[in-house]
Amino acid sequence: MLTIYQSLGGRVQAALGRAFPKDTYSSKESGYILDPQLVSASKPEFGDFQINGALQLTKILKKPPRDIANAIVEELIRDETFLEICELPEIAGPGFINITLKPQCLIRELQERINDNRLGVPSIKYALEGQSNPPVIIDFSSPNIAKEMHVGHLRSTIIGDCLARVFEFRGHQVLRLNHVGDWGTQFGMLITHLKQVAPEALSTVNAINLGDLVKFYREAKQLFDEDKNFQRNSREEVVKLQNGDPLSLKAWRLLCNQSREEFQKIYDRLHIHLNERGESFYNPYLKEVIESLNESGLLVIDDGAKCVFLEGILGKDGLPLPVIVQKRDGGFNYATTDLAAIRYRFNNSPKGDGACRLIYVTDAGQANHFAGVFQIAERANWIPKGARVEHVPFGLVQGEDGKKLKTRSGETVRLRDLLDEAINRAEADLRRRLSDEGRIETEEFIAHVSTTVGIAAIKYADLSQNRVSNYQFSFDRMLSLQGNTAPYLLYALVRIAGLARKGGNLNAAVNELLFIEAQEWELIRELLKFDEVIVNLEEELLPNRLCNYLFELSQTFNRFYDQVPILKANEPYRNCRLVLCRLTADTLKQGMTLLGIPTLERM
RNA sequence: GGGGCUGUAGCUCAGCUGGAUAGAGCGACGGUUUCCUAAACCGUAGGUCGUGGGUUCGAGUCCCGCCAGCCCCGCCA
Repeated sequence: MLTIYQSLGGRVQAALGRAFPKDTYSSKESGYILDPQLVSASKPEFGDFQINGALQLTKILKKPPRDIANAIVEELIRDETFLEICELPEIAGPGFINITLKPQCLIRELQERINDNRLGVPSIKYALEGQSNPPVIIDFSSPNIAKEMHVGHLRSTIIGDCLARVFEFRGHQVLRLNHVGDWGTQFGMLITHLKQVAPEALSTVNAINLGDLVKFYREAKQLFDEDKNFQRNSREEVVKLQNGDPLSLKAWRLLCNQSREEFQKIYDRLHIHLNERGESFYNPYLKEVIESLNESGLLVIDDGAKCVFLEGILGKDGLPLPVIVQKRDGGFNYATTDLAAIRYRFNNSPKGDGACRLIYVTDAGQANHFAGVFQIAERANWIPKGARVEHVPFGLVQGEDGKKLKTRSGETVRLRDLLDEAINRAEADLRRRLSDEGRIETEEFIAHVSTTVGIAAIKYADLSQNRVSNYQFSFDRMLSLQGNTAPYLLYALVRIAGLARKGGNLNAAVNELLFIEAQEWELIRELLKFDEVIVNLEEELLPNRLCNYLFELSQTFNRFYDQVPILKANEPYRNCRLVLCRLTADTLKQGMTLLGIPTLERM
């Protein structure tokens, strides 16, 4: 309904101007435009849209709100274009104006949707003919080499993928960057330790598995904390690596490759595509960061370390908080890498990506870090005019006890175990239902359905929550067949596929769309909201808004399906209803696709 | 000490730029199936929106104080 909303907005604004020409004129002079406040109706009984402005304008216009509302309405009903799309407006309460769209208008809109594979969602316009848009960069997932992916990577990976899909659908060029932790002191530790206990791992492909690597990593960390000699050796090892020692580099590459393969298994299961560009990629640009900061006068040497002091952010002592960009020993740290990354991503090719928008999907705990880094980038003039850089934070994954999610033995939960368990539980549910209903299905079917449902449940549970707050992980809730869950949405689609199997032609050509039931109109109105939801998502970056919409659409559809006969209806109603079913299926499928969730025909 | 996030029904959570009587789902209680998958639908009960002020025609939403929980705060990422 975006286009309707926009054209209606113009009509209403014009009506307000005609009703109060003097005030509109004088307020234009003062740079202030009278706002009629046209918004979607807050409740179905108020129609499709409402004008709230009359209440607020009392002060400027010095008239009671109902008089203002009356004046606006009088002008509106003189507008033929308005009357073509809307019923007569109604004034309600203290001065709200309720607007209901005419059925023909909704039908026309519906007709357009049916023939539009974008379902009404506008595609962004390219700046120049033949030129591609500057990319939007989404930085997400970012596991660490030599560690297994765990529950802490879940949200970033799922939310980041969803946002990337939305931007792609809107027509942006998207760069999905996996900023893996592939550099730094941990490699010194690990290589030093492996040299002693498992030297073959440093020279032979796949000599040890990732599980062992994780064990070795843990041991190395402990040695590093306890043993001075080990610490010194590790530091030397890092220096060797950073200086490009061939043996060290070879070992490092082996370790990275091995981790990469493991990560890829998880990404494949989740149907997530990423471009790996780890921290090490920015090594050649670290020095330039320091130089550039020095040139712009931001660099300060404090206690031997090179820092930038932040504005407006104070440390414990009440003094401005420093961000260390080069350590006393000459080493760089993560802030430097992040700064180099921002610089590179905004820079133009060949030494950059030429991005217009930069999005970081990481946990909320890094908010301070990013605020600092963004401030430095801003002050160093690395962010081009009109470009945006945003941190998209999310809360912790908690167990049902409200604490950080752990295994029974108190360890972090591995992602693959989490996926396995969801799938196993989905399979058990499915088998129980099959036996209850006396259905017989192939093992292939069972495997496919359980995998799809299990993964969908995990993704949907995460995405359907407002990402800012912490999120309580519960297999029972996410796999539940009722409520705002993946299985509920998938089931709505299965019902529609069922209609097609029972002889309903979802693609029947219909000359004239004809609807007579309230449930049909509810469904139509819900379907027409899709474009607005997607466009808002691009701005607000809150996937739960899309989930909410899809859930409401499913509910509205289920009510329609339950209360209105479809296959048993007479023509022309039968075909018209099938058209609604088809558009519902298309919308649900597109919505789920944007969430990164594949759908099913039967389950 | 400074900063960030959170606090809404018994539980898990929505609530977009301030708008009409604060909404879902689960759980509880009650109902619906000769009919397209009942994995559904319909109904009932359940609230001092942490708390105290302020801003205004109007506040869950904006501002200030306080309380509680979680997270971050110079050489880890």
